[in-house]
Amino acid sequence: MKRLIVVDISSFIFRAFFAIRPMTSPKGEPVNAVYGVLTMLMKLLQNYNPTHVVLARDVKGGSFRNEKYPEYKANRGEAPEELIPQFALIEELIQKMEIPHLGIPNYEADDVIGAFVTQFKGDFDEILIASGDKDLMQFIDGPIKMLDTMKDKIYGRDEVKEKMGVWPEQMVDYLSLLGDSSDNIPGVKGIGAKGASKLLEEYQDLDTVFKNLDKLTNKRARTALESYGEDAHLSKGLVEIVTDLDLGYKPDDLKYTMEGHEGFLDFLDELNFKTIRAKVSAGAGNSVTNTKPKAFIDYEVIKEVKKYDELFNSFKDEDQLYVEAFFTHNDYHKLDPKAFGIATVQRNYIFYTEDFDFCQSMIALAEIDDLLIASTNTKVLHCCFLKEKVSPQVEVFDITQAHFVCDPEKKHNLQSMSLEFISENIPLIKDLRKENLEDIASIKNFEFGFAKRLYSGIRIYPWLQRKLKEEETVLEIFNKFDAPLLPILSEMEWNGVHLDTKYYGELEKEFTEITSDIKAKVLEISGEEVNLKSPKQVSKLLFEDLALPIIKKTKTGASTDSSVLEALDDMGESEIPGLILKYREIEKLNSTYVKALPELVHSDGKLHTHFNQHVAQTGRLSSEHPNLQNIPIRTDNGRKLRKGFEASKGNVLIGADYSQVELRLLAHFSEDDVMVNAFKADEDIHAQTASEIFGIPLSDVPSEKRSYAKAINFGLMYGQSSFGLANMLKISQGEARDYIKKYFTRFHKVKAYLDSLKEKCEETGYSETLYGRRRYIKDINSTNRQVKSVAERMAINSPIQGTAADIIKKAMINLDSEMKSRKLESKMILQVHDELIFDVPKSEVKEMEELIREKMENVVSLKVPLRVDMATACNWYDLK
DNA sequence: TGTCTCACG
DNA sequence: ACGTACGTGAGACAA
Repeated sequence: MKRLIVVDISSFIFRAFFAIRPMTSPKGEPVNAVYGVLTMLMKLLQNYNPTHVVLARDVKGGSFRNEKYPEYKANRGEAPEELIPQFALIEELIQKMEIPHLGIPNYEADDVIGAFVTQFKGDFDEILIASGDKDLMQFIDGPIKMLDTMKDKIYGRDEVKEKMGVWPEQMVDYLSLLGDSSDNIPGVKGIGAKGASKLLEEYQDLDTVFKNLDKLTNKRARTALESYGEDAHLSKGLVEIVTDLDLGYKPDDLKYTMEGHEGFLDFLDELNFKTIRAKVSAGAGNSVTNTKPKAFIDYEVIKEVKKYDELFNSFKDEDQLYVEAFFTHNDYHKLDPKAFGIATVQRNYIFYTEDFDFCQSMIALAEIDDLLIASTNTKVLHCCFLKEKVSPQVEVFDITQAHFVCDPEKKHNLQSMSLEFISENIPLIKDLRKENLEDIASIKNFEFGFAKRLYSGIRIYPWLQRKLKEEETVLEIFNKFDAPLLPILSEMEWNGVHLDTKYYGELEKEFTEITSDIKAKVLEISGEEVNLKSPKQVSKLLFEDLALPIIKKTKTGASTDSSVLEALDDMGESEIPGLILKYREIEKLNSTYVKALPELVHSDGKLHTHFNQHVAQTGRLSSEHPNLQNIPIRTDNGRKLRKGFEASKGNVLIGADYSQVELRLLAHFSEDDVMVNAFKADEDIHAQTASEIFGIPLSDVPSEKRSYAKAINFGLMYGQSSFGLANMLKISQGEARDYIKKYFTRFHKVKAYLDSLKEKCEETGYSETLYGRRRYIKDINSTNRQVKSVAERMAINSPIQGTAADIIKKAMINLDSEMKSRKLESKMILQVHDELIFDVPKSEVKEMEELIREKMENVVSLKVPLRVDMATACNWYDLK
């Protein structure tokens, strides 16, 4: 990320002089403006982390504008007496800080700024103009934005239009009409801000306004323009900014960091700026580029109780902190980090848990009033609160989640965010885990790396808060969906789910016996020792030794996946493909689930998964360590694994799943009458589809035709081709093409809707859900046909899958809040995309069943009803 | 580490 | 002529 800030230093000087109370240096000179300019610059460097900086200034002796119009800025008096000696000091300050700066005789700071931003536009990801001058708004476009340092507000095109009523490119004409009393620019007498923006709204620019004078309905404006038209043109000449100046700088000449300016600290001492000096030596200011890592980041390891108490007391004066726990494993539910860190903007603190308790410390922070705690994983904080059974009303901010909602496609670890926002390269947690904390030298490496993370964390947080606010819908997704769901997910993870490990032990025996039998049989038939888990060896056995036909290829060779094995098995040439299929099925169940899951059971007899909300590009949850969203159900052998997932003692499980949400959403979005009515009438949608496509009465649809229709219904939501459908249904491509054609004739609005999704994405570059969750699809306008089709399928699928994800998230939030306010003992324990599972005391079953249905079905009102199927049982297997 | 395979919605 | 259904996580192999 290359970010240039162009500072209108002249305006900084005047603003600083009037804003800061008088103060004098040890020598007795007035220095309030110097102090003010310095703090403003430091704040700018710190808060906006530019990689490049340049100061633009006016040069004594006026500008070409005075020759054009002698009254220009004539209403400005002399600079105040107290300010005059400070110009030289500020000049010296800039020299000592070694900030690139430029003033050009006969031109003003505005011209220099205009020249920099227009000439360097293509060289930076972002250019911020730090100035209060409205005139400079004319340059706002794309990467160029304006920064009002007083209000900490950044203006892009939309903000300009909102504030001024005109677009940036109309700014010059606008000011020419309006005039500017502070610069003594006349403008057109009789036309004010409202009038000027109204005229430009209608006629775009000044020339067109004058060409259409006779059409103006507003008499007063017309007379004003007729009598003072000349003034408008004169004003335009003054307002227009010269951009073709010879700057004598190349973009990278403007690289800047606060570090390593020899005379700077001495200069601060001369003026007796003690607090600033302390900040500067603690490493305040902007950071360096990632090519040159920061030499030293200050941190402190807290060991003494007294220090700890003092520090936590001092945190009461902070507005925000960044916290991070350092675990050597994935199971943060155990809440046993080796160390944790807390950062303020000034300093980074590291604590070892052999000295201080992690959860107690977090709770101490959470009890501070008006404090915001930022972290890359706030679920850890929520777990602390759950462990200690406290529910503090602290505000927590999940940096990772915020970054995700802004652009799901990016990487969301602290390292990437740090590079993106403050150009600081920092280690990943994974890297820190490599350091051996028993070894003194490695400990220093760990601490230094950890401190870097803390340093970045506290600085990244304000960037994300700003970025979130750039798009209203993005902010809303964060505030209404993802952020409130995080504590709920923590609680689900914390609650966990019981696993019967004894039963899994028995299954393992049973399965292992089956696989070794198959292995023996293959050996007997083929006469060779083959590792059936190795695709390469299986491939050799099948296609070389047995000389069976190659049906499908992978990047590296012949495919041996299940569809291939099934085809080979159907040929009846050899028993082996069938045996491998069976082997694969059982081996998969055994290794991925039966053997693995009991290893992950905690001492409470439960599995505690981790639900992620920042992984799936569509906004769905994902589950890992272990993944409890892919527990087998499709085969009888697999389904048996669900018997091990049990309700707590004396409780039952309630499972509730949305029936056909995605198809219902398709009906809602497309407003296709046939489909909408089918759902309204609560008909079997696949049978209804079959009846429509094949032209047979609903009651006569054979099961084969129904399953065809089902495949089409699903396939089209992913943008499946006739080839894919043919493959799926084992029919000819021609037949498949025919079905799809019939489908779209019958459901023509569906076709129109799917096309509109593509078009919208092509225009905007993103697809979005019902609630405005965005997914940027960068390849949507690719010229490579293949790449483009992949992007198009994403553009079709994401709004549907994503809206379904948003809906169940909202339902979970609503359910949780109602369960809490009713003080129910029941617990939500799992979410599997369209299904929720609860652990419920028998006494609450009836109430919960009603509540779940009510909250899930009424979470949103669509053109079709949402329906929930529900079941109650003692284990997950029986929940059917 | 990348690839293949396969479990789920 | 080309490839061909979206979104995940995990285990095993091979280099």
